[in-house]
Order: sequence, then structure tokens, then C-alpha cells
Amino acid sequence: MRCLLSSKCKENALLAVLMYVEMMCNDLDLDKYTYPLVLKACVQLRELRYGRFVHAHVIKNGYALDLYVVNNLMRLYCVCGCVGSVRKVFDRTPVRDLVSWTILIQGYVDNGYMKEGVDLFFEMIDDGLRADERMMVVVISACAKLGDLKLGRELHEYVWSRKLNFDVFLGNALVDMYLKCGERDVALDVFREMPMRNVISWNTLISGLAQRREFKQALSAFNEMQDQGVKPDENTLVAVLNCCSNLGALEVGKWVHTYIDRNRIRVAGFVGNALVDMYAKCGSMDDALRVFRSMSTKDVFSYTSVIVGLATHGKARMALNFFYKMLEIGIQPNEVTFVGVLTACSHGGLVEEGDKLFADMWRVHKLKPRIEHYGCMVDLLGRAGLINEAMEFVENMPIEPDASIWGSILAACSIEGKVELAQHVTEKLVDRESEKDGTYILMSNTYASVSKWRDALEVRKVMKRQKIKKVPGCSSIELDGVVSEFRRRDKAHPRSKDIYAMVEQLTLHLTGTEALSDGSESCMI
DNA sequence: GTAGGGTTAG
Repeated sequence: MRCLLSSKCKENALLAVLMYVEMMCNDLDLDKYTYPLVLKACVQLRELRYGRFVHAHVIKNGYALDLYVVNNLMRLYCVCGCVGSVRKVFDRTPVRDLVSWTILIQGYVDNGYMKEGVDLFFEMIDDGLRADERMMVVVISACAKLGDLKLGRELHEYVWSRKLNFDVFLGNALVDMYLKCGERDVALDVFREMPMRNVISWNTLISGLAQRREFKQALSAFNEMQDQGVKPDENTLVAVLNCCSNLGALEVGKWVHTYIDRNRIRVAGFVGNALVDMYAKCGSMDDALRVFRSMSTKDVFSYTSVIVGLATHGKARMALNFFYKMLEIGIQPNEVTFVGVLTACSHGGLVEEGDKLFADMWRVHKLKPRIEHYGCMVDLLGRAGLINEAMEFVENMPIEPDASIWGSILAACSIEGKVELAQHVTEKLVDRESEKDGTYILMSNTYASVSKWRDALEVRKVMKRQKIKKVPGCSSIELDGVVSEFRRRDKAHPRSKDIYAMVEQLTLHLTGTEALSDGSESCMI
């Protein structure tokens, strides 16, 4: 049985469980060495039914006080999501060791009860027990999920004061914790000081940076990882592709694709979906479709990526065809799929079809429309010039319209030049969130669209008086795998002079009007 | 008994 379990493969674990059944049939009793093995097999299979049976057997045969047996029993309930049972077994055991506490706490943490897990940790410390490295890894990762920096520092301090061994697990947990608690620089310090790093350390760093939306930094971490000769795994590639999607870094994305092909990594699941999404977001819809078609298994994510991609590329009909195809082969759409579908209708001017699909969301697919979906509908009506219908829709919404809904209305007003309605909406918006710059910009643009320049200027003055600044938009381009970000009036790039000279030439070429020398276009505000 | 995953959103 021990040999079977050492392979960590499910088939062998199943064989181990069958051996147990065979022993039972032959009236062979298990001892304190065999029970833990059977329980470990159940853990590997997440087999709760047999596990409970073994549990009853353990009690009957008087092994309920054997620590090794009990800990494995707790572990089984832990992976099966039965926190209550973990606790019960723990409470019934008079003698507990550090392992029992660790399994108990992890049981809480893994099943989403982070706070309770941390509380138990302090209860244990109060009991006079000293935590070891493994225990600290569990608690620190719980703290990362909580995003509680104060607690994180306290735990790090504990690691210091007890002079615990700073191994790769502890290092990874700390890096993750600091990244999730908003302390990027501390995380980087810990990362640099780690005596040992593995692929998980790098993945923690890269995906942690990506989650902070620091995609450029994430890509440089990836470059550094390669310089140091660490081989990326599938998780690394998915995280890197995600960065590419957000940056529009097509060249890096293509490089990853080549790497995937060269290393014979299967283009399916997360990797395939991330590739499709990357190509779609980087503007290479043909490549996105090619990857999509090559995938052996497709799920709701694959279809959603393609639908959203086509919708944003203005291929409304094609996006909808993919949607209907998806239904045909029996893949259930989710909320995000509908964001894509409704966006397609909105961009394609398909009011009637959009209306019907919106109704189908709940009627057919039992998906409750969220604020995003209502936003899409307002956008759909607004873009089609049906402002009154859009207003009516907003007034009859079962949920409170948010700023983005009113933003859609304002955007429509600005296109159609509906000044009175825009004024009415702006007043509502200003009441709610006065610091938002977009409201004022749209109002000003509405005035400008009907040539009311003086009013437009007045809005701008109000902004100045209330010290509201327009948050500058940011664009980025990628050249030779290096991503450069640009803001308006930005002169940070080493070749900014050349860049602006080129912008001027291009503008002259395209429109016959001169670009302003500071690089901003001559726009309304 | 220990760490990271992670794709979809105008």
C-alpha cells in the first residue's frame, strides 16, 4: 500500500482503497500503520464516503487516540471541505501536536475561513506551543488572502524572533503576502534576499505584479527569470500572456506562443484560452481564431474570449454566430459571455437582437443581469440614437444605476447634442461623486458638440475651481519586446523629441492640420 | 502537515 501511494497517482490510490476493501472482506484487521495509509489514499482521491467508513472503523478498533491516525483523518476532512468534522476530530483528541494544529488551521484556511484560521493560530501560541516553518507558511498565506498588512508584519516578526529557517516555502509565502498587502517594495526585498528560489517563487512574483496591474514590471520579472535560466511552467506562461493582453504586447505574446509550440505544451485549457485572449486583445483576431480552432477542447472561457474579441473588433454578426454555435454544442454561457454578446449588438447596431438576448439571459439561461449588462443595454440604445428609450430603460431598472450607466447616457447625449438632458444627468452625477473627471468632460463635450463653446469653457472653469483634474489617459506600444507607455504631454521617453516630431509628421500627413508641439491633439478640452 | 497559479467585463 505504501508503494502504491508513493507514486501520487490516482489509479494507484484507488488500488490502495480496493486493497483495504479486500482486507475487510477477508476479516483482516488493520493496525495503526495501515489506517493512515488508507486515509492517505482517500485524501488523494478526495473520497469522503470510504473515509467516513474508515473513521467509524478506527473508532471501533480503538485507534481514535493515535495521533498519526487522527491527523490523517483530519487531513481527509480538510481536503473534502468538511471543516466541522475537522474541528470535531480535533476537539475529541486529548493529545495534539503541532501537526494537528497545522492541519486544523489549514482546514479553515483552505475552505475560506481565513480569519478563523488566524485566530486559532494565536490560540495555539497562547497555549504555549511554538510554531514551526510549515505552520507559519499556512498562516502567512492566510494573511495574504486577507490582505491584512498589520497581521503580516506581526507574523514576519515572529519568523525573525524565532529564527525560523528562511526556506523557499516561507520565502514564497512572504513574497505573496507582501504583494497582496500592497507592499511591493518589501516583497521585492524579500524576494532578492531569498537564499533559494524555484519556479513558484517567480510565478508568485509575476502574477502578484500582474494582479497589481503592474504588467510591465511583471514582464521584466519574466525576463529576469529567463536570464537566470529558470524554466517557466504553464502557470508562468498564462500569467505572462495575461500581461501581454493588458499591454497589447503582441511580440512578447507571439514569443510565448512559439515557446509553447517548441516545448510541445498542449494548447488547451488555461494556456489555450490565455493565447486566444492575448491575440484578440492585441488586435490579431485572425490569430485568435486560428488558435481557437486548433484547440481540442473548448470551454465557456474559450468561447467568451472569442466573442468579446470579435465584438470589440466590430464583427458583431460573427460574434453572435459563435454564441449560437456555443449554445448548439451545449456549452452554457455565463455573465461575461453576455457582456460580449450585448457589446456585439451595441457595436453592430442590432437593437432588436440585443433586446431579445438580454431577455433570454434570465428567461432561458437563468443568469441574473448585472449592472454591466444594464450598462450594455443603455449603450446599445444610446448608440442607436434612441436616447428617450435609453432613459426609460434606466428609469425602469430594478437596480440603482451607477456612474457608468449615466456615463453611457451622457456619451449618447454628447453624440446627439442633447444639452438639456445632459445637464439634468450631470447634476445627478455631480451630487453623487463630485471628484469624477469624466462627468465634466462629457458635459463639456456635449456643449461643444452643439457649438456652445462658452458653456463648454464654463464647465472647464468649474473643474479648475473645484480642483478636479482630468486623469490622463495612457497608451502603450511595444517595440522589440520593450513596452513603452505614453501619457499626454509626456516627455519621459529617452527619444521623446523624435517621437513628437514623428507624431507631427503623421498628423500633418493624415489630416493636413498641425499637431500641437506638446503632443496633445487639438481636441475639445 | 508547507508556497504561486488563473484565462472572460463598454
